Amino acid sequence: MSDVSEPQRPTRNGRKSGAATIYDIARVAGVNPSTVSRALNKPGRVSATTEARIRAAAAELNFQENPLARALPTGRTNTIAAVVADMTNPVVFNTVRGAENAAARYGFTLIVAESQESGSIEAATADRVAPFVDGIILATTRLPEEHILRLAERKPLVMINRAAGELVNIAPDVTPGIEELVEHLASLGHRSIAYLGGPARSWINTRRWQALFDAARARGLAVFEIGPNSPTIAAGTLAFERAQASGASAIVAYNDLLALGLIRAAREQGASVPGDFSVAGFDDIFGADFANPSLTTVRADLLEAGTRAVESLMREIGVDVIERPDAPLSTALVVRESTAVAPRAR
Amino acid sequence: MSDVSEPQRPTRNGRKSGAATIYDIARVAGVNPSTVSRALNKPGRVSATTEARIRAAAAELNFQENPLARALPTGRTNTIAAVVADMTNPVVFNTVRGAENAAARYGFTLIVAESQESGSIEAATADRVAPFVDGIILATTRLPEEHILRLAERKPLVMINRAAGELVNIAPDVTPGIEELVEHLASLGHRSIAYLGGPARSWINTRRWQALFDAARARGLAVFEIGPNSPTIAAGTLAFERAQASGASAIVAYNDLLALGLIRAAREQGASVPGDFSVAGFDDIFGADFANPSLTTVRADLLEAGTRAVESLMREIGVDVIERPDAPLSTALVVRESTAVAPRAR
DNA sequence: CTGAAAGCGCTTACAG
DNA sequence: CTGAAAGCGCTTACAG
Repeated sequence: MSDVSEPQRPTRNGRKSGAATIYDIARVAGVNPSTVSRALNKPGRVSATTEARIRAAAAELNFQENPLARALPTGRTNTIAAVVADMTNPVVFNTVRGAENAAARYGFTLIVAESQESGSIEAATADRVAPFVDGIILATTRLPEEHILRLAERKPLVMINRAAGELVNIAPDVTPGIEELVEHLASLGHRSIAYLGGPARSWINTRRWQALFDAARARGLAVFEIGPNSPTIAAGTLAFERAQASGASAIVAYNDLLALGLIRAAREQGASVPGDFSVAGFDDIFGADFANPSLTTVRADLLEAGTRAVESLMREIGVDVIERPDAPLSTALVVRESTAVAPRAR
Repeated sequence: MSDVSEPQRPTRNGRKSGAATIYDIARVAGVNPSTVSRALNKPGRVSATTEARIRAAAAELNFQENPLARALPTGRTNTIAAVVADMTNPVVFNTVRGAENAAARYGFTLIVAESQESGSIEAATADRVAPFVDGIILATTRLPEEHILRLAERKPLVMINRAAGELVNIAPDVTPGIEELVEHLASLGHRSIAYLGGPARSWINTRRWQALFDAARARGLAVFEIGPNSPTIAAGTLAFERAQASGASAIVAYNDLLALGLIRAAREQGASVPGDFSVAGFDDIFGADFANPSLTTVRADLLEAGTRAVESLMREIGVDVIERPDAPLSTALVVRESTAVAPRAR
């Protein structure tokens, strides 16, 4: 009778608990705690009958294993983090989506840590989540290279759209999409392209500008950069005058947000897109298709990028990765209303 | 000489480490590990001079405290989780933003765990992150009530836009925004409103329909529901025929996505919005302002909702909350192009 | 103010 | 196949 009404043992974790531990299971099943641990995690290392007894006890006690406690001796939490600067950025969340699904396939949980604001907060956030996870994905990060390298010393780390040292960088090849875009513009009669640049220190901005430059030169089109600009609608609005003053008949923006801002300002100023000039962006964000006019843009398979980031991390962590055909990660043009035949004269 | 070149000690956490522990600091500083712990975390409990010595040693060794190890005895990780069904949902990410900032203010890190797909995956995700955090925010969750209550037994939990049992539910009051909307439509001559309903089991859908119903009745307008529908653009497209067939001159959709889908289908079918009928949504999502036509919508202060969710959690966790004036969490109408004078006859 | 000890809930060599 | 012990890196009563 004395053992029956186990006193509500006060507890420290969280507020409520009395959560069962493997010791409770061991007592109920009449075995050693180490046997419980093995029964629950090492299939086949324990006799079928005791395993059954242990599982029964675990179920009865509604046992929930404590991954924090397990992480201490093993050094593994089966969790990975995506550290991002801006969750609302469609590039980011499609990537995260892909990463999430891939992580689940390997029995890992993906957690997302955002940190808008400044790079210093992003750094702090990364540092704070690092201890909890087995690996880190940095998606379009603004972190200084030095900090990234330091982080990578602590945990396996892969980046998306950003190069640093020898670290893995999953980056869709921008060239095919940009070639298509320039070809498209040239065929519409455009002879001069202005590139509305993104953030100065952005790795991907440099890649885009470089590829655009090369593609335009190869076709004998004039090309120049207007920038740097923040990657936002507001910045696009602000850049309108400079874009118009440039005399280019086609404006390629660093991303869709800038392009949308530009279009908004054009409409407010009474200019017509694509009547007066054509506009294109990058990323094919949510809204690009129902904008007015809808936006021509270069898009990448970000789900796949996220998936690959996880696979790369799994390899570093030491998890067996299901090998897949290694098609190049590419980009492609999506033609919509914002690009059209160049006006006769300007 | 023998102590100098500490061998690269192989380690288990993550892949690389040799990370210093408080024992290393203790050795270097010539004190007991418990003193190190106190020096680093309990200001004033250790003499200034030993504290200085300890901090110097910590710095020298580049000590990074291990929050996992700390969590075991304390039961606290200073981390909270936002479990969401869809990160791309603007309602969700604005809420998360608010929560994030608030959490930072209290020295907590917010992690986001998404789980698109089915409710069962969402449940699994919630269960997986629960052990790592001190509290959970469920934003517009699809989880069955039973599961939510079970989760709440394990950790402090607050919800946003969803009621379950006695749990805290942070939900902006939809009434003011809806009253404004109905007033607006009535003043434009609309006599009949169709509500394009959201998901059948959505708590917030019920709230919106109820408030719309009441507001319309109070003004003598006809009102009826068409639904249920998924809260997506695609579903809005599919609902167009039913909406048109209903003969209503104003369609209020459960959310902006549905409204945008409806508008898209209307355009494809050659119908005019707002010429043939007016359309309004809820949430004021990204894109609502540059859609074609731009969308009239009812919006709430979601940043504030996120902030309050965190404050509520902090109270439950036992953290002192900075009290603020407790203004009601409200909603308001944003008038744009998609609503206009009702057509004469239909 | 500081030390020595016990404990948080697990895992994993080491024996047998 | 299973048990007993040690250890993961911290914290916190308990003494002194």
